[in-house]
Amino acid sequence: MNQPTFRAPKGTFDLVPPRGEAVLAVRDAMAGPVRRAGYGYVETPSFEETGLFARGVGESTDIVTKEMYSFTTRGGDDVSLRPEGTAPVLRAALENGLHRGALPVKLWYGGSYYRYERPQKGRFRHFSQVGAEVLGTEDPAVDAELIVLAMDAYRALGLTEVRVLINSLGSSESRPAYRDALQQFLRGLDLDEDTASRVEINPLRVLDDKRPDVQKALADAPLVTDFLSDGDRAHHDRVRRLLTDAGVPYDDDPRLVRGLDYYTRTLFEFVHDGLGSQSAVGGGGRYDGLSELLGGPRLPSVGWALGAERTLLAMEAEGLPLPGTPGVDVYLVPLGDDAERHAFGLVTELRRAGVAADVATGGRGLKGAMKAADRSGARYAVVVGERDLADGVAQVKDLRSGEQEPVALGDVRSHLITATSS
RNA sequence: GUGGGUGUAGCUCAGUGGUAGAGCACCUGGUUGUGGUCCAGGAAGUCGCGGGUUCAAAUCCCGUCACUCACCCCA
Repeated sequence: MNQPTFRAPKGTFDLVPPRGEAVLAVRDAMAGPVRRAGYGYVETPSFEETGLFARGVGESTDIVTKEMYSFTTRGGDDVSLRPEGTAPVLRAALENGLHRGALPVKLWYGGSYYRYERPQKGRFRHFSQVGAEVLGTEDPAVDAELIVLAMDAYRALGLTEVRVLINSLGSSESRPAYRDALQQFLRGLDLDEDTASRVEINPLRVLDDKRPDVQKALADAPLVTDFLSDGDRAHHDRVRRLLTDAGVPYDDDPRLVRGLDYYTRTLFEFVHDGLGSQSAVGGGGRYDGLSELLGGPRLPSVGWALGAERTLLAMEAEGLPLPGTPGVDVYLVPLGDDAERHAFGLVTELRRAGVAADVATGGRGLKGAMKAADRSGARYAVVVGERDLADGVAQVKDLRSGEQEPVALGDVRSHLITATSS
């Protein structure tokens, strides 16, 4: 085997057909519901000032402490490839004054994200996601709306085994009391060094530990839900009520926390069991304080991000066919030099008329070209040989039935447009 | 960062010291102008890389790299 000199960097991957089209289709499907809901499209740079993430995502998070692709530019700026989308989108909204217009501002976006982690199934250093954010309202209806829209996207892809986990972390008023109670409880446990230090820095995230012994020790840990203020509880109940009204089932998970510091109140995660050890295909929550952290006005907001590749893995786990396979409807098979010229003109005409068409090239024999026609998935093969040209016709063959008929050269285009449009 | 597994043909893999294999895919022919089935043939591999043991290494030993799965954490 001749080994190529270069390979995709560790933890990255190439998307090649047919998976390339599949991921494209997944992203489209994930964007469909939010677009139909009137969300506007926003695009931000793939990298930002490192400080945006450090401050927005949280200095103590794993993402910021060890997972960012950070570098210094020639000009001396400290920048990082974006590890997530919410902070950049909020930054862009503030910078462009979107929050000065009508509220709420509803936005969606997509693109590549980067985290320097050890790769494993469903986890890469480069991945893509589609996100949506609703800025500038505390109304629990938008929390519920986002969850419903995400579930609609999964359903549109044929997924039936995506579950929603939901929790409330409480607002800035109710969270400190819980944090103290949890911290006190955790200090009483016998934990390894890393975890013990996490107890001091960000005790909520200890709840996220998946190690069985740790989970066992957490069995009697105090729950956020017991510390919610009346307002938080009302908000949370309203979100859950609206989900039920929309026919979206959910699982209450009082242990659900997420690794980003900016979340407040509503928190949710879309999980699937077909992804190996990873289970989240998407997730999000409310971040009422992030705008102020970034130097903006108070702008209570909520959003989510859905992972494209993980969603595709989930689809494969459910045995769903790859979406978005392209293929053509018509395949031209020219024989001889003159025929190749005619076929080139014809395939151009067909494509311009909106018919998906391809043509055999490289002067392969009839048999080989027919084989290529078969593999292309086309319904119709059009054989154009010297004899046909002399007769002023092309042979149009229905590859499904095997029937073939001569069609006058001048009529081939309209014949095929009609045939493929039915 | 830590631990396990795997590196042999384009793909999936068999091959435990003695001439490098299968299935699928690909190409050609059987059909001087017809695909999907079938038949025959063909092309394709420094057995990840380096070193060692041996008359002899894909196979045993050492090292190394890559991939992969898992932990922490997340899309």
